[in-house]
Amino acid sequence: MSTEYEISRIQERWLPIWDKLKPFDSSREDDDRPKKYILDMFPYPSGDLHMGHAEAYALGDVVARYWMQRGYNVMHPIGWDAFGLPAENAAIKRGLDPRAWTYENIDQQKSSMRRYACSFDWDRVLQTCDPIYYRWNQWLFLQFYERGLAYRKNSNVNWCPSCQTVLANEQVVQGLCERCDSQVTKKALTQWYFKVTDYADRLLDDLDTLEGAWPSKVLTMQRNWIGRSIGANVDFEIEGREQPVSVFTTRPDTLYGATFMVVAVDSELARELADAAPTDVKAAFEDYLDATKQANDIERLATDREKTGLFLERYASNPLNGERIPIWVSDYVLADYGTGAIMAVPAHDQRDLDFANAMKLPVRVVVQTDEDPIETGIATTGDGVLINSGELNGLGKAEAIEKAIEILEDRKTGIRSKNFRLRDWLISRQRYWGTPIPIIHCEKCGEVPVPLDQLPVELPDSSGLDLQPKGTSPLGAASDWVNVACPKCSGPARRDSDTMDTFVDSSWYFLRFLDPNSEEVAFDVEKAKSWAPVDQYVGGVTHAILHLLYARFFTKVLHDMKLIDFEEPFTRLLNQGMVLMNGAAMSKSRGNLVRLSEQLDEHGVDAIRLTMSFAGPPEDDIDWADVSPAAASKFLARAWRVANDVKSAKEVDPTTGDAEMRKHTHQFLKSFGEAIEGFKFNVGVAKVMELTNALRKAIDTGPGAADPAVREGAEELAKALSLYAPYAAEEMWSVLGHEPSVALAGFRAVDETLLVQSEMVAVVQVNGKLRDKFSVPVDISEDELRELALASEQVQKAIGSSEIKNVIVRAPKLVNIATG
RNA sequence: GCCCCGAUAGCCCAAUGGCAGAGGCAGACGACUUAAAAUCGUCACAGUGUCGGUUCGAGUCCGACUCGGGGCACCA
Repeated sequence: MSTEYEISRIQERWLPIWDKLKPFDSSREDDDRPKKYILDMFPYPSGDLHMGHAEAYALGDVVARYWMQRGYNVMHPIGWDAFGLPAENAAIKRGLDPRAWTYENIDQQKSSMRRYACSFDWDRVLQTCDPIYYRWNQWLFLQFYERGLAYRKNSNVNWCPSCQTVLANEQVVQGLCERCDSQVTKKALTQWYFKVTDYADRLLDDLDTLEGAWPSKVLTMQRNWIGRSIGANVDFEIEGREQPVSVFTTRPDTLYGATFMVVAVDSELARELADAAPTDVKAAFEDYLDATKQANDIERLATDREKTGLFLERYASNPLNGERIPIWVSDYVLADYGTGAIMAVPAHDQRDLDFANAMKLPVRVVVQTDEDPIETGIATTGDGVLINSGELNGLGKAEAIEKAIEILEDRKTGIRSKNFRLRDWLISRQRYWGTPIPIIHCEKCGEVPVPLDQLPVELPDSSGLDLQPKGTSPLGAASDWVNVACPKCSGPARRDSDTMDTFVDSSWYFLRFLDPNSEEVAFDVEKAKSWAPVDQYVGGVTHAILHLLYARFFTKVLHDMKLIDFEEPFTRLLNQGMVLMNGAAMSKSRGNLVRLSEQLDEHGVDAIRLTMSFAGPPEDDIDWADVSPAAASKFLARAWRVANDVKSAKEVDPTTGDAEMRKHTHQFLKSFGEAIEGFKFNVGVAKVMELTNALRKAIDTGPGAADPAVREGAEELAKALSLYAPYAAEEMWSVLGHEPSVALAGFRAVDETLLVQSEMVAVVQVNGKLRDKFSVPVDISEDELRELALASEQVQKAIGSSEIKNVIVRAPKLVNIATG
């Protein structure tokens, strides 16, 4: 046995042993330990693991290994989010096969994860690009289709000219493509959607059930994203048009202040209204529409942008007072929100006021407040008394809203309604490396779902296909693949050649882990009952909206399909921060990239994992310039030496050991558990260091290396350290005479009797300032403590000649004397 | 512009309303050593961003502000 702690030697020693023992196997049917499902967000296989992965997986592992030590049957699976553009782009750029590129990277990441000692259950691995996985994407798509939750429509969609594909709303950030930062433009296309908006209310309301269990930041972002507005749809009669135009408003109380109507310039309605307008107006409309289409979202969304618009020379009629108001078109009204038309109340809506001022339109105040928007130029939105509003006069804002809706509903010219900022999820992509959409288009029968027994619709080989993005799916050119007989009429038909957004893959993968290789079902309903939902989800905040919202949507649909009995997929969520270098995100171009592999070679896996955990609270960013893996390494050696110094036999009875040392150990066990369960992994490390220091002292200058309490402490130290530094912990466990694996050794139960103190230090304050302290029995009475405190010389000196006004006694800890 | 989070020692960070320090880095000193490294030990350093309030007592609660980070921002 070596007397030195050597990184490389111990790492090589344990991997094969773990392979043989499979300590993280969660598949045993007869396992009667309580179950816990701990999940790390699965990675995208673009190259090898980096520092960010190292942090995320270190923290996830602490949680997983903690519950194992607590005696739980922990399912801690891993897989790969393996479809997606980078594989395809690598293929285009370097002439590689996207499939081969993906699997190569997966192999590399897998071996890095094993070396990194992740406690994954390697028998549950999945890859979303495997037909055995994505056939269930297709199956789910067809289930959604059957329920009307998957549909095709033509609309103006986000288009990334660089990726040459459509994007979901969620993938457009500040008008730029989330992936490549190109300016996103609009394009009219027929695309597949999932009807997320059907679930908008539940997606919003159920966030309340996650309060306290998810970071509030994420909850806020989701609430913002869904953006529910309550109000009314109000019908305005239009001169020269059969049908009235309905507008959505959250302020039906201000209906009397509506001095004009605005229609989104790029809406169907605007086109129709303009067509029947005078010719010169019509020509101006075309010019304005063209200009709008050229403006990108960045310009359009700029809040300080000047309002533009055009009067159509047509008129609408206010349903409450019959007033004739002009109809304008503008680009500040969105075609795809509400009905694409608004009633403009300039006095009480800033956008409308800006427009009215720009176009010299009238402003009428109907809610009286201290400020006059006509004078200030600032629209008032607060509460006030209704004026100029007929039957609403004299009411407050809230009553007026109710009354207005009542009147509208009575007259059948309006209805209570709500609107969401959330749009349906656009899922089709004109790219190769994704799940084929299982629909066949037949000239006679239209959209025909691929029969379930013909799933999966496998992706054809990429050889011979031109993957270069050109706005249509490369699959369309795979003639052998795309041309099929219609399942209904057997006539000539074509497969849908689009592939699914990869967020479809990740929306339900946590369920697939229950049964990753099943050919019969997407996941087993009974296994879902016993394992799901995920007890603890760990991942970056970058997925705060996209992935988490979609996964929540899928969960609710699957619940309604009666496949699962819960409505939220992730019971608890932990967002780890990012790893930075010198205050900035690492990148090659910045020249501040820290290579994980180099760090691991230099310091070893244990030291890097420990550094990641100890750097600070998990949700904070780690600046690699601020941390010291060398120090972590030094500490591990110190801990190892403590274990190596233990002289007692492993059979000794710890209760015969030194009481002080035992107290240290059991206090440690208690506070360590509290730290981990509160996600304070850095505090957990500090506790481990504290225990190590106590053991060092006990061995050197206390009861000595042969004391049974020292063995007890060293054993618990090894178990606790196994969360952070699995190799060193295994080595310690072995040197203490035990068989592997320490990962499953299980913490000793806390002996509460050891934590009871007979004496403790009481402090005495005078006016909140510390003046004296002395040791007292823990069960000292308030009166006794008060007397002791008042008898103190220090205290008397501090009181001096002033009068004692109040004495607060918190036995046995504290006395505070307030003087006048 | 609105909302959220943070600010504690030279640095990273702890502290159920009750002694500002758990732990670490960097630093000083000592032991061991021919010496150094490693190791072991000892020590020093802040009154908690600013102002005000509540309280017997505030890093902790409340209000305003400064700085830093994040989210939202023509969604009617």
